[in-house]
Amino acid sequence: MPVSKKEISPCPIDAMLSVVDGRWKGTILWRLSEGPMRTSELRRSIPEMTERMLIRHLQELVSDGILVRREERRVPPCVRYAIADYGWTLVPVLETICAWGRGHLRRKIHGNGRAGLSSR
Amino acid sequence: MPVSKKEISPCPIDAMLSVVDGRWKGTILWRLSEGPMRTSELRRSIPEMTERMLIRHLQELVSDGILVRREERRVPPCVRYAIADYGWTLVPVLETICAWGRGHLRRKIHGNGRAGLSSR
DNA sequence: AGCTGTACTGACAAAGTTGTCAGTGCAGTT
DNA sequence: AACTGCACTGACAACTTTGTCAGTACAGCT
Repeated sequence: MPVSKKEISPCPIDAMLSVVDGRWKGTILWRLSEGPMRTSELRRSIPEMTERMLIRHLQELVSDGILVRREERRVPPCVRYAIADYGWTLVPVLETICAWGRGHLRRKIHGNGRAGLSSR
Repeated sequence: MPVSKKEISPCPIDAMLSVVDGRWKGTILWRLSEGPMRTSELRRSIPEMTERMLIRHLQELVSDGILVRREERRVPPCVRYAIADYGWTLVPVLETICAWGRGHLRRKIHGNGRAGLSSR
C-alpha cells in the first residue's frame, strides 16, 4: 500500500501539505517571495542545502504550478525561478503557517519546553 | 547531517509543519475537531490506518501539546483523546490549509491537470 | 589546452517514516 | 478454560525522501 503524501489523496489538507512538504520547500518559497532568483543564487542563499535537492524541489514546485521557470537561452545558461500567479495564492497560507510556527517556537523555547512526558 | 523536520529547525514554517506532518495527523485532527474520541473509535473511523501509526501519531500530538490524553483507570482501559486548548489555536490554520487544498484538488482534477511539462 | 561557472541528470547510499506482526495484562463473555 | 476487546510496546521489514558523487555541454578566460 502506498504511503506518501504525493499520492492522490482526496484529503485537502494532505493535498496542500504535499505541495510545501519537502525539507527545503518552505525556505525556497520564502526566498522567492522577495523576488525571482537564479538557481545558483538560491543555492548560495541556502548553504546547508545541496544543489541536487534545490533542483528536485524546484522541479516539483514548477510542476505543481507554484513556480515558473524562465530560461534565457544562452551559454552559460541563465535560469530564473519566480513565484507563479497561482503560487501567490499560496503565500498567505504560508504566512498563516509561519505565524503559528513562530508562536510554537517561542512556546518550545521558554516555558513549556516539555518534550516527552510531563511532570506528574 | 540531520535531515528531518523534527529537528529543532529555527524556521517557523518548518516548526509548524513538523507538528502536522505525518501520514495521518491531518485526518486525526480533523476527526477530533468534532469531539473527543477513544483510541479504538478513532482507529475504526480511519480504516486504512494501522493501530501502530494511530498511537505513534497520537503520542507525538500529545507531546507537542496539541492533544490531551484522558484515561479512566479501569479494565479494560478507556482512553479518550481530545484537542487541547493549545491545539485549538492550530485549527484555524488547518482550515486555511484545507481551503487552499480544496482548490488545489479541483485544479488538479479538471482543467490544468498538467503534471509534468505543460503545453507550448 | 586546461580550468571555471551554469543548470542540470543519473546512480546509488544513508537516513527517515510507515507498515507488519507478535506480544502484554486484565476483565468479561461463552 | 478459551476467547475477545482495550490500549499499548518492541522488533524489524518496506518504502520514501535526502544526500553524495560523478558526469554533461558549452563559452569565456588564462
